[in-house]
Amino acid sequence: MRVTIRDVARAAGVSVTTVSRALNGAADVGEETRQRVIEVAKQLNYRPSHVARSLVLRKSQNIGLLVSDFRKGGHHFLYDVLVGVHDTLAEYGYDVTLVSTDTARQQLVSYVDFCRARGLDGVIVMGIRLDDPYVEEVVESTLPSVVIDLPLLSRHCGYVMTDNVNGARYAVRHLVSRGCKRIGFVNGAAHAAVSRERLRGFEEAVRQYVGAFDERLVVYGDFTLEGGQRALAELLAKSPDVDGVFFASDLMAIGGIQHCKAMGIRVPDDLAVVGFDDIDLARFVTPALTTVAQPRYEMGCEAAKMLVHMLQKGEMPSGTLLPPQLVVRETA
Amino acid sequence: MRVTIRDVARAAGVSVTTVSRALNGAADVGEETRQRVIEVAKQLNYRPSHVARSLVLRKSQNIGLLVSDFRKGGHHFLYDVLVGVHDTLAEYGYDVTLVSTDTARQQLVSYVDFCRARGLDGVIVMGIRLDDPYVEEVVESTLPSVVIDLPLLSRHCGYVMTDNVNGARYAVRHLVSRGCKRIGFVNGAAHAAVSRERLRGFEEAVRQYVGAFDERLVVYGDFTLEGGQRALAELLAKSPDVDGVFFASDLMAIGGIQHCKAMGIRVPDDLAVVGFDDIDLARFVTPALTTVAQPRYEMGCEAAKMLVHMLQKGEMPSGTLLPPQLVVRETA
DNA sequence: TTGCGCTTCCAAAACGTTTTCGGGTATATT
DNA sequence: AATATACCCGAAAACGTTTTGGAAGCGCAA
Repeated sequence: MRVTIRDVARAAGVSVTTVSRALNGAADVGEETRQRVIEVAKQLNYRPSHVARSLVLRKSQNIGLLVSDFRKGGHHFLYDVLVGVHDTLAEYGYDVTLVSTDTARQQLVSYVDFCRARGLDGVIVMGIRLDDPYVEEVVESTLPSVVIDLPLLSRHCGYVMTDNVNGARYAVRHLVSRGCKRIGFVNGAAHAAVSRERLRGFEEAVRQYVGAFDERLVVYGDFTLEGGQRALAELLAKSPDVDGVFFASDLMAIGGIQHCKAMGIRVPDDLAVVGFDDIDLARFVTPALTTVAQPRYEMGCEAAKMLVHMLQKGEMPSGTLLPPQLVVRETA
Repeated sequence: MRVTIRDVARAAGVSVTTVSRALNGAADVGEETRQRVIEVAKQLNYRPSHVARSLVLRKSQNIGLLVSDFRKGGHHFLYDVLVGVHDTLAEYGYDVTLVSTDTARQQLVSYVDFCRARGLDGVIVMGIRLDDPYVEEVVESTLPSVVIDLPLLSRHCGYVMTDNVNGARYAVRHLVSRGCKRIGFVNGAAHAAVSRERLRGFEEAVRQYVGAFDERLVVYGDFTLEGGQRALAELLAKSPDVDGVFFASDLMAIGGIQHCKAMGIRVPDDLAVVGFDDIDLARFVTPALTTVAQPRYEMGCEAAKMLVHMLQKGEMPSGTLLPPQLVVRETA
């Protein structure tokens, strides 16, 4: 059936030890025998079994991509990060297997056990929320991990996220430069770490660029389209004089714009809008959405790179912030 | 370190054989010892090593998700399918590991070898094109596989795709029912299997519902936004009297609509438009796009199910067509 | 001759499971 | 009393690798 190292050894007239050494570039094997072994291996189309190798080496060159909530929205985000993770992990010679918290939860098993059973060398966590019970596990376990979009740092757990506070600052600064005097903020969900940071950036920027910070100008929209509509309505009811709004997500921003259309408010003339994320939609919606873009693909790459460094060089995990970028279109 | 089956055996005062049997529900182990073993295993938080098990069982309960071109567009499509695959595979107790043709190609290794080296039990292929050299491998290899969106059928290879010809028929029928008399078709790429099928459906439906089929009414737009713009311009140049257009993708349809806006053509009054795919964008664009939706998630599920049936019950692979669905919005 | 250091190779153990085959008891059958 | 029949259980082999601890050969110095 399968051609094993034993077959190669027999065909080359050496021991399995020598075959292993020859193929793995070990020192103590004669040059001519090495060549012969390599030749024979190619001849037989020999592929070492990753499984067997994993068993003896006690590492699988396989890392898990733990996704907390596969189904729910966030398509773009998760996908791009996933691709980034895959690409750079592949570069380093690692495979990636999908793990969803749902299946782990369903089997009533801690996610660490789930990963250990599969011999995963490490795990990249994304889409997890601050109030998820798995968070504790992530930071406490000795399984090397890096979390995306949640600032968790411990002995074996690093994180990478966009620089949300600066992203929010860019948004506000841009609104101000466009002449906005009274700027509102439609935030996402209070429990989300990114929301807190964006709020901080918003507040700092407002203090810096316009002066007083009026906390009645921040409302919450739950990251959804409808939430954006509702939240903007609420904001305008409280403060009819706002002339610019920063939304913590593009989806909410689009909802807000829909609300504006319904109410006869002109964007950006009556109300300037800037979103967050730069989802595909942003360029297609009319008017095209000005937004601050997250480097989704790069986040995946960075997370993968950090994990590999932890694994291979024993580096300590760290927290990395990736710079967002303001994309100016038509709404502000 | 790791708690193995031996530890459990020792703690329970039985042999490893018995532990294995007890935990795997084999028949010949006394009920009391079984309970004792289970108790001890839970006590020690024992998790069988999937790696060791894979080695001896010669199957990994792990299937590969081969993505031909991760980066390029198709975000929504690939992501939804991926989630569907993952969900149902998880249900059946299989893990899924990501495989991109790029990495295989880069290592100058056939994708089958790539999968075999990793001990994958089967593979689900998506995003592959008809002219990809891997196609031959897929149909000829004995590695169980199912392909998405490409009608490849062989002893070990099945496929699942949407019923593109009926999808196209729905589109045409709807345009006709809206009163269109002269209907154009902006197809994708000539080499894509789906394009051929949609063309067939279009032609059949035109013959059935309007009468003569004029092949000058079909142009190609390469599935891109710009391609859609160009193609529609070309179509209108050749036949200014078309009053309805079916686009083989939403992206092209949106491009076409942009072209209409630029030319002062009213949609749907002057020109009715229906797209294909139902990407997220479709509902947000103005006017909202009428389109025929592909059951992306279900395609993933179906593919996974077929593969599992092949693996577990030795079923022969088959070709399944999933019904698309017309989503009527504002453009037609 | 002996001893020593190189180089090149190998036998065997180990990784953590499953499974085959057979051994031992107790109970039922002749 | 002998034998068959269940029923439990265990020793050992197997899966395909890597690695440890020598061993054999050889040249060279003492």
